[in-house]
Amino acid sequence: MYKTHTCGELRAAHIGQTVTLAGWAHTRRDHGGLIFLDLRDRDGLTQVVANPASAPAAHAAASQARNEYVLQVTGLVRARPAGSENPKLATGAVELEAQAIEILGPAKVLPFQVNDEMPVDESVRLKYRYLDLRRERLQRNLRLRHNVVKFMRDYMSAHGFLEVETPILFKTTPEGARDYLVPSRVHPGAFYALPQSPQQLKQLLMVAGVERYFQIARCFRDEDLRGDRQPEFTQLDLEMSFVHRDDVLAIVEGLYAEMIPAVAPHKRLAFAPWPKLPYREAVARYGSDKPDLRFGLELYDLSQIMAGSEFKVFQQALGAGGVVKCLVAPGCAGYSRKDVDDLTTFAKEQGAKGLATLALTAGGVEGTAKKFIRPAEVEQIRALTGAKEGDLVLFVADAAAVAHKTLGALRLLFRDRLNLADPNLLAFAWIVDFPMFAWNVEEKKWDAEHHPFTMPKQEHLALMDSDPGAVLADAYDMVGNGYELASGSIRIHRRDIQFKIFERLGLDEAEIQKKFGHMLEAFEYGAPPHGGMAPGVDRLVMLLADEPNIREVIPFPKNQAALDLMAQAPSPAEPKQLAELSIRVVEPQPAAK
RNA sequence: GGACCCGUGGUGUAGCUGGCCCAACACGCGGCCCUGUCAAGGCCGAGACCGCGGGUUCGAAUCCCGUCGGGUCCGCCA
Repeated sequence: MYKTHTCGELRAAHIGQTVTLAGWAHTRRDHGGLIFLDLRDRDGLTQVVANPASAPAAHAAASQARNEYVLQVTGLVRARPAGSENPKLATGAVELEAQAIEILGPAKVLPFQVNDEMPVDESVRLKYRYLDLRRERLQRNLRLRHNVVKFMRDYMSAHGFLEVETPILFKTTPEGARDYLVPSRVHPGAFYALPQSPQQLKQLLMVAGVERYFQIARCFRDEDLRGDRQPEFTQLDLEMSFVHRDDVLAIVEGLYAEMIPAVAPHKRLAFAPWPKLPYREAVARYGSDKPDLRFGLELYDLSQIMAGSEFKVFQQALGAGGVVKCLVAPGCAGYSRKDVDDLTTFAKEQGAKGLATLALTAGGVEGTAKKFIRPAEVEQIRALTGAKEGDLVLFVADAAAVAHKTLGALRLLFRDRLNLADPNLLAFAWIVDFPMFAWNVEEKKWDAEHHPFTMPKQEHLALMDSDPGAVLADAYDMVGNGYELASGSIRIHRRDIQFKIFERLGLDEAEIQKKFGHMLEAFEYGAPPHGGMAPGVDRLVMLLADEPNIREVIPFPKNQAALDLMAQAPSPAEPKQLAELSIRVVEPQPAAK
């Protein structure tokens, strides 16, 4: 070993010992005579003193050293002179009087400072990710992530789950996200797919009698990136046999209830037990299937009150089978024309045709809807929503889905603008009773809302043919602070039901056999009832670390264009590689102007 | 595929309603001085022609167009 102790370890008790430390020169203070070096390793900082009188060679090396040089220092641990202790350092009572300093690795001038937390352009951080990772912020996030994953492993093991690895090279799935494909050299023209999740494999592990499985599983989806989405991400994938929905939820709820205090003690859980919100209720009240429940600001349905409205915009929406809904922005009655215009622009970006407003002021009502809403209606709105003087009521009249999406987005906008959500609160909840199917307008067919292996609610099985849109599934999401943090379901374990679902999704028998024959066949050999879920690791760590995006908790993330700016991946393949894979690249045609 | 925002020395910013900017400040970097600092200090110095290309103008970092790079969001994400 190059070191006898870590840089975070030395205390008064070590005084008098000769030790060797190794690490990075965090900062250097050259007094002309004495040179102070703060030596950093993963565990902390230790002050090294080089004295030209007592150790000229060590002092000479310290003179050469610059920030981020890798050094090995041997010396005597001694108490700092009285009054010069540093209470900000864990090792601040002592210092290392250098007897020998060896430069193990010199460093060029850095593209950005490692020893401070100044913000740096993210593309520079990503290019030099190995330097960024040295900094406090990402070190802390790496450690937190380790603690989270370690806790998950321990908890799952303690609850009888077996960690099982599943293949990364597997089979493409016809539905869902775009697959990453891996060409087969041995079978020209054939491709593996990287798993979007180990869904089928974990179900087959249930058929295999594993009963309780988990895996810290990497998942791959070739879709566009967002602040909370990377093309590869990590889930705590789990599956259980002989369980009902609430058995699965209890395991996961228990995990978080125990883990949060252990790994992120500054966070408080808003609910115990967690509420279970039906999907429809979540969407109706919060305009989202992943509501942020740290604050109220609910949506209200004014369709009844406005049924006889003379406001044409409302009439049209209601006449077309839509809704009139509203949100009350507290204390925003003083918004200027421009403020309201900006909100309207925002609403239109979300898909709404427009936004009507009503400001409740001391002098009466103001706003774009003023002329069209009768005093009696205003009173009814106040009674329903609790809106009071000084508030701004925002109306969206549209198809229900559009109204919910728009008001849901406005709700989050006001959350941020008015600081309505406590950052140290974790409002975890379950969203349950998702629809089984969603109508695909473009392709004029039913898609699986969750995935095709989800068990419809027993009492809805009969509706599969007559009214697919009404079929609810035994599917559930875990949400927290506006993020979807986990998703799962009770699965189909009967061949007949599974086959029927595939048919309902528009697959013919030949396709079903080709794509899912292995699943159907497995269910014919004694498949236990089973279900599971998959909590996302990245988003959770992001929340616990108070980070604004997922890249901060992934050591080597890709940027928005799915590029690795450090390694410059992806990159073109060599002709020889392509030839081996029987692949020819067709350059994309430049788009015609 | 679309909308919006950003792009000034190594880093972070200022300047950006055009001329006082051959660009300022802080950190970093180099040299000298300094034996108790820990955001060490003092003095001196180097470093950007303002992402790139074109245009408007007597004159552009500052206005316009295009392009490249980065970000946020919509679509997409069973």
